[in-house]
Amino acid sequence: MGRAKIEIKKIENRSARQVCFSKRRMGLIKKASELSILCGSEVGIIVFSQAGKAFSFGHPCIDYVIDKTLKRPVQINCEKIEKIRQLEKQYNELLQELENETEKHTILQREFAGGGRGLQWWEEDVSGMGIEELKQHAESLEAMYRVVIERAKFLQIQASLVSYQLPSHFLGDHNFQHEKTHEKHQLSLLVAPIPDDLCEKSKEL
Amino acid sequence: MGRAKIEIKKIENRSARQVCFSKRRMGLIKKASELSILCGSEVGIIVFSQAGKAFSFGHPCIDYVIDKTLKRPVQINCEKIEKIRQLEKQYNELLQELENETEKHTILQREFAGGGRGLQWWEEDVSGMGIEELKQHAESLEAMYRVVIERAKFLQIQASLVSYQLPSHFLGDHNFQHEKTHEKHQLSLLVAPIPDDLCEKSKEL
DNA sequence: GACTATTTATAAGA
DNA sequence: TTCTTATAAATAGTC
Repeated sequence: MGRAKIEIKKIENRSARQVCFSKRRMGLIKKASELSILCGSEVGIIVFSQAGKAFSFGHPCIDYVIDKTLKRPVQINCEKIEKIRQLEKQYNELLQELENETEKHTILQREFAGGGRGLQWWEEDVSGMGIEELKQHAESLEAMYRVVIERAKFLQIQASLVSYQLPSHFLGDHNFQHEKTHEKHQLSLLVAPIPDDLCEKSKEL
Repeated sequence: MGRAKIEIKKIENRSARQVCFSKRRMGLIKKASELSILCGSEVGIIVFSQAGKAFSFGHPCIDYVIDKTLKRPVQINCEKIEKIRQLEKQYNELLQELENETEKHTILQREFAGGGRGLQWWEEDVSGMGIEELKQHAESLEAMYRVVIERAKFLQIQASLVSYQLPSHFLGDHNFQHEKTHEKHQLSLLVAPIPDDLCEKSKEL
């Protein structure tokens, strides 16, 4: 929302970051305020600036919300399990998607036709492909990529169920997943590092 | 932001409220996530649905943010005093604005001209005014209205400084002020109830 | 859960 | 900082 679209990554310029912080902090609190009024729900927000200054918003007040959160019965297992179920579902959906992609994939047909072990389709040499073929190939690779990521998340969280030790009374916590709906044909994704939200999951759960 | 502009007040229809809650909760958490990434700041959000279900977001995680908040050195007085100073400043600015309005006000001149006690300008009979005059009158009244509200806030908070007893470790808390920039010529404001944000202040401080 | 017409938030620039 | 403005993003109403 602005003159130009920006990437969601840390703003390196110090003063630009400060300006953005002020504006967005205000925007965030406005949104929270609206949510609490429109829906009659209790909301608490705490923001620390990089300088360590704290800002908060609460409805009916931040004290109340934190108190209520702290006193909340711990339901780690139920909620964690629910989360796992969701991820599992997501994983299966992606798997289905991958299968669809692969089915459409001309390389796959080639492999069937060639007989013997041969190369897996993703090992195929791309130098001989036409533009449409490359596009299809990229699409299939990306679908596989997403499946792998999703599987990694799933395994990570499943493992955390067993070894969970942090005093987390605060459940339902979820870092927002960016790029939920990224374009299908975005080739750059194939060489991207592991997404932030995945890294965060590992610290968080 | 939608097909129609909506007033920020509780949605009475139950299911509409539920839908709005889901959408806006998601939006809020997305915003929080972006803020934390763009500005590298620590952010925590907790939302309770009316059904009592808790949702949260945290960067690096909600536990951390709450912990940090709880451990924060209490600076009630400093921050409260700072808040008062801000309100005082705001009050003085509004007072100045009122004076400007009043100065421009033709009724005032009329009073000076008439001599004796007479009516205060705001007690003036409006039945004889032309449209422009009414507009000016309304504007002045509104300016006065805002000054009064601001003054009330100020007094309320000042009083709370003395009698403050809640275990509030969480300072910097401020409920967002709606209508910060409401239109100057909005006559309906003159008969509006005390704004929500003022009501909330009284519970909060 | 999707779809879009609109409103709202905000990135840049002054 | 604070204002302005072009543009991106959120979302209210709707199916």
